[in-house]
Amino acid sequence: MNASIEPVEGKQRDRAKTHEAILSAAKDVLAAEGFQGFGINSIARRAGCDKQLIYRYFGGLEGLTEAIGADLATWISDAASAPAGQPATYAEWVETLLASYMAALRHNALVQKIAAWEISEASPLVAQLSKARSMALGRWIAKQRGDLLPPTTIDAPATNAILIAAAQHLILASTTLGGFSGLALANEADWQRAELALATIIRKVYAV
Amino acid sequence: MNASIEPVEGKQRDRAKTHEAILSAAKDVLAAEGFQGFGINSIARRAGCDKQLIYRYFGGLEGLTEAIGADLATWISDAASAPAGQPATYAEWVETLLASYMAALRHNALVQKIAAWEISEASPLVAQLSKARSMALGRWIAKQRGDLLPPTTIDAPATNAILIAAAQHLILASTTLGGFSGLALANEADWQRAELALATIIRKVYAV
DNA sequence: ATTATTTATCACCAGTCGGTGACATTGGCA
DNA sequence: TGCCAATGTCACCGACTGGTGATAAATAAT
Repeated sequence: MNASIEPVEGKQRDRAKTHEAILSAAKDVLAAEGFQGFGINSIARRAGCDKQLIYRYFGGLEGLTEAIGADLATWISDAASAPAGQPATYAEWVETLLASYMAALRHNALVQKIAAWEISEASPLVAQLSKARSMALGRWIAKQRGDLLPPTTIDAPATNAILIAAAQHLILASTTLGGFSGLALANEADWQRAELALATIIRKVYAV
Repeated sequence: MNASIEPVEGKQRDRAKTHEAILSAAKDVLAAEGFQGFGINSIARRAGCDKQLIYRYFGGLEGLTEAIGADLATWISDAASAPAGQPATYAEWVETLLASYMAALRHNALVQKIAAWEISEASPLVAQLSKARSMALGRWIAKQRGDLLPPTTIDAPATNAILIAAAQHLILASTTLGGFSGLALANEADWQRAELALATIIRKVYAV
C-alpha cells in the first residue's frame, strides 16, 4: 500500500511509468515518422523497453491505438485558444473557428499524421483514431456554437466541410511539399495570405 | 533484324512486352494498394516476372517511378472532357475547370494514390511523381486558359489553390472514409451537392 | 555448327517485421 | 523464511523486404 518507500525510483519495476513511456513513445513515433513507422518494434525501441510489454499492457498495436484515441479526446480544446469575443455574424463565427482549427492543427504533428493516415488507408487501426479525432472536433465545435444561424440560401454543412477540407489539405501539403498548387506555405506570411483568402471566401459566401 | 518470325509470341523472350508488363504492373499496384504496397517484390509478382528484370530494365524502384512519372504527363488532358463552350466570366472558367478536374481525379485511382502519397511522406520517390503530376496539371490549365482575368480585388492564386485543395481532399477522403466532416460522399447525389456548394463559393467570391 | 548475346530464372543474402514462449529478477505477502 | 505474483529480458519463430550473383535457356551472329 505504502508507495513512498522507494528512494530513487530510477527506472525499474514501475508499471505505471512503463505504461506511460510506451504510450508516449507511440505518440512520438506516429508524430515523427508517420503511420509508416508505426510498429511494435519501433515503439518499443523508442520507449526503451521490450516489445513484450506492449502486448502485456496494451494488447498489441490495436489496444495501443485505442489508448492514443482516448488520449486524443481533448486535443483541440486544449490547443485552440479561447475565442476573443462573441462573433456578431455567422460568417465571423466560421472565420474564427476555422482560424483556431488551423492554428491548432498546424502545431500538432500527431494529429496531422493521423489526418494523413485517414486519407491514405482504410484500416481498422486508423478507424479508431479517425473516430476519436472527429468526435473531439465535433464536441469542440458544438461547444463554441452560439445562436448564430447561416443564411438559409446556403448549404452550410457542405460549405463548411469544403472549408475544413481545404484548410486541412493545405496544412498537410505544407509539411511535405512546402506549399500547394503554386501557393507557397513555408513562413508565417504565406499562411496569412492563405488565411486571408479563406476569410474572404467565408465573408462573401455567408454575406447576408 | 527480322522480328516477325515468331509465330505465337506467347509470353517468352520479348523484352518490350516484359518492359510494358512491368510498367503496367507498377501502376496497377500503386493504384490498387497505394504507396504502402509499392515495392519490388509486389510489382514483380503482379507482372509475372522475376524482380531482377525490374532492376535490369528500369534500374530499380527509382527508375520505375520515373517511368510512371513520364507516363503521367498527359493524364488529365486525356481524362478531362473538352470544354463544352467558351466561358463568359472568370468565375465560369474556374467552375468548369474545377468540375473537370474533380471528374478526372475521381475516376483515376492511380493519381489519387499519388496525391495521398504526396501529403503523407516526403521521399525522393514521391517527389518525382509529384513533379510530373503538377506539371501535367499546370500544362492543362494553361491550355484551357483564355483571356479572362480575375477581379483584381481577389487573390486568385491563393483562392484557386484553396478550391483545388478542398476538391482534392474531399475526393481522397471519400475513398477511405466515405465522406468528410459530416458530408457524405458516397453516391452521385452527394457529389452534386458538394460541387454545387463549390460552384456557389466560386460565383460569390469571383462576382464582378 | 559453333560461338555470343540477350532474356529470364533461381538461390541466396542480410535485415526487418509482428508475434510468442521461456526465463530471470524483483517486491510484497503469508 | 519461503512463496507467489508482477515486472522485465531474452531468444527464437516464420514471413516478408530490397538487393545481388550465378546460371539456364533461347535467340542472333559468325
